[in-house]
Amino acid sequence: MMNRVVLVGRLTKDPDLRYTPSGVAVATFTLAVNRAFSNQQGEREADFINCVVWRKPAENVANFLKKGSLAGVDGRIQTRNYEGQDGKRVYVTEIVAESVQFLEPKGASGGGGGGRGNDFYGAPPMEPQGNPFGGGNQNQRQNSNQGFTKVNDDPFAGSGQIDISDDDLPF
Amino acid sequence: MMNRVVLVGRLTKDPDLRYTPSGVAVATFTLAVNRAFSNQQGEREADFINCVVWRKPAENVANFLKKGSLAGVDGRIQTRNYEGQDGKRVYVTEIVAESVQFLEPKGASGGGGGGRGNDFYGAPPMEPQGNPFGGGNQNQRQNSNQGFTKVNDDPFAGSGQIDISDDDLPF
Amino acid sequence: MMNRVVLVGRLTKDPDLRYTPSGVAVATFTLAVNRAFSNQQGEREADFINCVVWRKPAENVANFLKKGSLAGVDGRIQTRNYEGQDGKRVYVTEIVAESVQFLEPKGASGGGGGGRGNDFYGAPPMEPQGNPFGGGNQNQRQNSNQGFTKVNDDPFAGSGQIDISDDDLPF
Amino acid sequence: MMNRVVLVGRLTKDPDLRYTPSGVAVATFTLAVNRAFSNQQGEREADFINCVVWRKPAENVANFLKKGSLAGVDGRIQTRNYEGQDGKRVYVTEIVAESVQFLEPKGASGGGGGGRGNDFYGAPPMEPQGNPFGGGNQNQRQNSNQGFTKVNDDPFAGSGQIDISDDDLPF
DNA sequence: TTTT
DNA sequence: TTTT
Repeated sequence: MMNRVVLVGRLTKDPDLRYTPSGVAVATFTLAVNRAFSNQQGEREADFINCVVWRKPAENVANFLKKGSLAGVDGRIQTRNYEGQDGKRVYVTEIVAESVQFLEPKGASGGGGGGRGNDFYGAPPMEPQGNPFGGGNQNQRQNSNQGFTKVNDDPFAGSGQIDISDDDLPF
Repeated sequence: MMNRVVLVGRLTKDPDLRYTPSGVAVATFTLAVNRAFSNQQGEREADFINCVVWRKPAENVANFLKKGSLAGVDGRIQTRNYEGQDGKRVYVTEIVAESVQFLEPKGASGGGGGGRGNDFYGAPPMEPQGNPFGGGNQNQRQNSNQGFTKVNDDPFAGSGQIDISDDDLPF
Repeated sequence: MMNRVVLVGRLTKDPDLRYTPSGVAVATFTLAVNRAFSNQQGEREADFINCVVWRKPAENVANFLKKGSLAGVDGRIQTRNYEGQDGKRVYVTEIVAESVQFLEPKGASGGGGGGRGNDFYGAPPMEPQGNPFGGGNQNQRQNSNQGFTKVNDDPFAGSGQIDISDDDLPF
Repeated sequence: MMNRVVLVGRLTKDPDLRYTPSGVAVATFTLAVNRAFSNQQGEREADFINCVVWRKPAENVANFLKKGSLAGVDGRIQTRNYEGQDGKRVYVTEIVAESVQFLEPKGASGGGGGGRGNDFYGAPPMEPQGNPFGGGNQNQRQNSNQGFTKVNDDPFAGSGQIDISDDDLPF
């Protein structure tokens, strides 16, 4: 069995960084990858591909990438499913990034970076399974996790996650 | 922009071969790709990845692969969306296979095969856009989706498509 | 059988564009791809990977890339061998690029570019076999081709190739 | 920087398993990957691609693969160079396999296998650098390269390496 | 809606 | 719900 994906595209929005209750960082973002060919109307369409990255590289993504950033992803396709609000099963296909490469020229993205290497490695082969994009109750599991806090919105995210109801979370 | 996917896995069902009104073959199938690692319960899960292939390789897929066949796919990720029955937009992520490789040992799959080469090349960079998996009204278009005829079910599929208006189809 | 390579790196020199006697463009270049990890001395080494690209994208490469350009390559590994000057067989491993992606920001590379798409597709599945990097007599073939003229050096390359000795050429 | 290779092909010979003086397993093998197209003579050629794999998966490769086995490789391209016998620099391009997938049907390869998973993960991002294929003096170092002991030939390989100075080895 |  |  083999499962390998390589993408280069641009972030459609700022990445979304959250933490699991056990403190594992997870970032999600969508890459717009322009197609190499034009459609019948002569336009070049794009594919919009959801990506997830875990742990340290998740934090790097949040720190160094933003809407419009050019980035490369090396990872694998993951499928999962969960029960939607309406009780129907929702099927999700997304990319688990094992490394994310920052392809903007130096200094382009404000943040910093420094040094000459700028790829972020990390998705371990056993990263936590979950639904970092939200949007439903994950799988069959009943659970009482407290889930994510968006670090960009709340610099103190690591601490206070108290006001999040168990049922709102995908873990 | 780069977009490359390589998969090796097993077909979850026999492939589904159809033809567009203009006579272009398109096959769809799902690959089960076992993960390289085990989950917390010690089980090895699989990803179930939808694939589409066009033209001659579509026919090869239909002829040489069946449920359980081991196959390799080299292609790209495609996203599209359409309006669901309930009027809600449905987002789809699938693999457009540019080549499909038959990895069963010789003679394993009944059909035939012969020779030593057995990879099926094909998805052109400008293959017809559409929703070969069905399941909704494609894109913004209003249509009544009589569309495809399954060649496996109907050996005469190539002929009787006369009552399908071009406007009914997602291409 | 599957054979897929995806690279992102920087050109170590200006690309080298030549034409076969039958007028087919072929460009060669070397990509420096920094490794994701450091060696025992704490340095990040690079791999220097030879690439070949044929036809129209070869000309695009010559026109839009130069020493230091950041580029992506999607292609396959090719091996070949030829008899060296000393009569010994020389083994070569290189990448045949099917598409080359220009990843510099707009305006960065002098040349121009224009438009919004900037990937160069091309290596046909049956590109001419040869030794575009030079360095030996190709394979078993006896031949009297006049071979390449470097377009960058000689804008009139298409015409006058008369002063190139047969024995200097890899075809 | 990105560097990703995926191959499926057949071993041209039994794999070669050795151990570094510090006891790290390293296996080398060559994959024959048939091309998807035919040459002008109508023959389908193959590319012969050298692969290296480290640690546990190296031992799995030695145990489960042999000449003719169908295998998949997911890894990266590595280039290195060393001084040849004649004092000339020799350039090497090879694949460092991060995972190797055994694609033969169960029972096909004698050995065993067992269980349902059969991919071998392993090449760490910082695997020892060296010249497991032999064939020269590695890098700038002067050495007399007694190096490796082939475990298949010598079941006691793990023990008798006492007379090899650390300076003689490419690690 | 999942393969061995 | 889309990027340059």
